Amino acid sequence: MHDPATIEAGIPDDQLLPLRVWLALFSSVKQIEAVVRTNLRESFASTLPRFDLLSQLYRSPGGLTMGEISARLMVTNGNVTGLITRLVDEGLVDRLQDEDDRRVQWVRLTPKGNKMFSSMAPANQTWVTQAMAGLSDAELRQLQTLLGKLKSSVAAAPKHPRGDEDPSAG
Amino acid sequence: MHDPATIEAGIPDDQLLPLRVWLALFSSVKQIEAVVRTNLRESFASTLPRFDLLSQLYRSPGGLTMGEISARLMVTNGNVTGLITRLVDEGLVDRLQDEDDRRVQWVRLTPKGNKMFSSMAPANQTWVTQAMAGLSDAELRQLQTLLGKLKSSVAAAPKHPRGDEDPSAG
DNA sequence: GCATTATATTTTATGTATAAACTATCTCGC
DNA sequence: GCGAGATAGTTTATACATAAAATATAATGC
Repeated sequence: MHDPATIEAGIPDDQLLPLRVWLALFSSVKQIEAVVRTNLRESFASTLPRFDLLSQLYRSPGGLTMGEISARLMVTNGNVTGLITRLVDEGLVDRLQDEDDRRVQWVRLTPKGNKMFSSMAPANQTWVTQAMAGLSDAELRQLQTLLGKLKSSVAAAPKHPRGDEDPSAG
Repeated sequence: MHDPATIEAGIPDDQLLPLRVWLALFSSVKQIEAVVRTNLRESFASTLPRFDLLSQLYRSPGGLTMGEISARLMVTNGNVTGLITRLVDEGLVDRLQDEDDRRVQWVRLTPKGNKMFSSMAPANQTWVTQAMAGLSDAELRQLQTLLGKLKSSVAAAPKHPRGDEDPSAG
């Protein structure tokens, strides 16, 4: 039961639950990501970041600014610049300047990009559904509820907590 | 309630639960990752992949082979080569050849690496615990159970499912 | 023994990601 | 108007990640 990587690091066993849940979360996501990534590559010669980006644009027919994309994908601005550049090269999206604010870039799906996402989305849904087929609807809803609470919890947590305190003391 | 990115892609609303759970999982992990990454950088001038690698080595005092590290971190061999090279440069790990099989590289923590991980582990545990402070122990255990089921489910799913079928038909 | 095959790791080319510095533009207060 | 700061995005340097090809060694079958 005791985890050698934490015993010697001085972490009592009864404090390990959040850490264990975090590791389980992390590996679940990596596992599913691997499935989706492999399938996206084999079926569409595409990638997960590209798919996520197309997905965001798909649900925003009016387009999105670079900053809004960055916020929604939870990645840096510079990352979005690179992703968009590649997608523009592939003809899946186009960019246009804002009329009023010349700092702002609007990004939209091209018809080709729209068609591309429309064919990817059902496939992606199938892969994810099959990966989660071992969970009942009730379990999925339970998971959804818990993840909702987790999201609030993380948002409420201090951004730069001191890492040298005993978490059991709080 | 209806999600425009799926309605138009022809996905009925009652089939969206797994997809929604997947998105919630994905964003939860990214959220927590961001916290941990920021803190690792600010407190230890380090990164999450380095920390995960040190953690694996810490709990294997006899060392690990490159392949075993790759399997445990769920990343490619080539990725591990690069990570280890950087950690060797920093003096946190060392490599040695297997006596019997000259293809095999054994990797172990140096005393410096051991000390480094020992100081990082409690801090990491604090950050994660604080991020999850909004969930009760009962909820964390519930989450742990569900993630265990999810892991089995993903492992049991076909690796290369056809993505062009209606998942409601299965 | 020797060719074949399998295994362990590295290399190569490319894509994705960050943080920090930088450029350009806008807004606000005066 | 104008200067100070804020905001949007890009660039730079570097790290992390993949897939595929290459290298080196080991194990197997004959």
